[in-house]
Amino acid sequence: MFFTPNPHSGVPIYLQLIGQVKHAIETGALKPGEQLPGIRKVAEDLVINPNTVAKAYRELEHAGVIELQQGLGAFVAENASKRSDQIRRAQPALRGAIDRMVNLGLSEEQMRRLFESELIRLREDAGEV
Amino acid sequence: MFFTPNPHSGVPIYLQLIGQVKHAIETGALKPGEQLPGIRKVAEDLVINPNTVAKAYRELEHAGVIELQQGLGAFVAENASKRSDQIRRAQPALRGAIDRMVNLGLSEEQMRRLFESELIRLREDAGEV
Amino acid sequence: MFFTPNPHSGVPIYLQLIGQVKHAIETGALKPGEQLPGIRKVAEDLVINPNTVAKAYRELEHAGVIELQQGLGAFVAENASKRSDQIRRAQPALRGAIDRMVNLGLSEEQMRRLFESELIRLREDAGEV
Amino acid sequence: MFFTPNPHSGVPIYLQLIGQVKHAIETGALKPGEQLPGIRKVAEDLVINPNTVAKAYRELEHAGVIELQQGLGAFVAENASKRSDQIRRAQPALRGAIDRMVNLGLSEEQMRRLFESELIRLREDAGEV
DNA sequence: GTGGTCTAGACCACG
DNA sequence: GTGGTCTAGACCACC
Repeated sequence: MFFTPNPHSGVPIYLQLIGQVKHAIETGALKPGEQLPGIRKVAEDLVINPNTVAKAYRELEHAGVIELQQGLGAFVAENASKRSDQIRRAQPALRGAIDRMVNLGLSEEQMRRLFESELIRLREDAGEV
Repeated sequence: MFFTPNPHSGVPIYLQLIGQVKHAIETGALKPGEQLPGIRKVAEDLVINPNTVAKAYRELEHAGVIELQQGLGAFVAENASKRSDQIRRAQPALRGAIDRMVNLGLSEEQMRRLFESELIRLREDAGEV
Repeated sequence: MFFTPNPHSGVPIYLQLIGQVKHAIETGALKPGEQLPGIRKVAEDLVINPNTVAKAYRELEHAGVIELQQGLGAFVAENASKRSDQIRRAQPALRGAIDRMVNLGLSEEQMRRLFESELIRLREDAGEV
Repeated sequence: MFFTPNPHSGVPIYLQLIGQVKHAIETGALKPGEQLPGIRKVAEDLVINPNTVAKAYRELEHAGVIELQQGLGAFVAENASKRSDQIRRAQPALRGAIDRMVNLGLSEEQMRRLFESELIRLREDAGEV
């Protein structure tokens, strides 16, 4: 399956879907021109309301990331490719850190909190320079 | 300052405050019995509404993390949490990964998306076992 | 109408609403799975602020008594409560006592004070055993 | 001891104290001219703030129920005697009903909810006449 | 339509 | 001073 939103993260589902599509494109998992799964199919698979999926697709179209073609489906925009090899190069480091956290027994929530606190530190460091 | 919610992250502010208090306790930055800053003070510092802070505090209380005492203030519960040295031990690894991502030029959004996608992979790996 | 809070009793309105929902469930007037009236409807009927109703519903949810579902409404939790036939069996006796007090000309306040003083005696009797 | 406020009933403590003094006078347990326990003593016994007791006494004085005499203490007002034999006559009936509820295993909370719901029914019956 | 979040601001209860 | 309750009203998320 393609999408895996987390209903307990506090982030609205449609925003999670948007993030996941963007991420898939950034990493090359989705290529320009490629077709996205249909709204109804996604909604059924995830047991959520089709409107929620539709809203995510609409915003993605509005952001120029995908193109919605009446009756045909949704496709990754040709010029959407902010695909970044940097991200794929960064992945191993992050995966290593996550493995470390998992081995230390941290819960997903704790990992997320630690991650966010480090991002905050980043912002503060940047601000102080 | 103590709290640093991000109003644009899509996560409700009060949930961010909750996460930050929990994280502060988990890392030992806040110790059992210690007093939290008053509702009005936090609200002023962050330029948000006192009700929003109050909501976070109230949910923390009902989660057993803090204790609210009329006329006295908010205090970290004595049995609040298994403050986790694991988290502090995990911190360097995560910080290293974030440094790597920053050096590769990733935006905060991209880092967050990558992080979430790795958490999803975790869940899937766990589910498949 | 469903709810009848008394704004002059000194007890916060939202606590009165909570008590009335619990009581309705305990007596079987509200059954598991049944939908509660919407927040706005209750607020309009009682001429109180929707936030006050929302607060009552939210606390009922976190007490496991009802379930709030985004976009759908509020429902009595399936495992909400041991609906208690005992309560219905107790009702006639209490009603008789209240009739007696009314006939003797007691005010509602006096009845409430007498009732509370008897509960105190109960607690003391229990404590002394 | 004289006062037994219940901190979990939702009713402010000072209101409970007021109610208990009034009730004691109504039933003759406190007679006109009789001295009430001192503010500090009550506060110590109940482990509450003296201000809370002082507030209760102040409101009772304002209501003409007691008289505060500087340096001497608080005394039941001579003309306070709304003492009502009706209340004492009503007591057995109520006590019987409460015994019945206790025997049926009702909790104090459930009894209070049932009592309040019957009072509501009273109000409604009166209104409809 | 539902509930959820947030704001602005008044007033109360309690220490 | 602290937290607690309530109001009025805007806007968002989801079905």
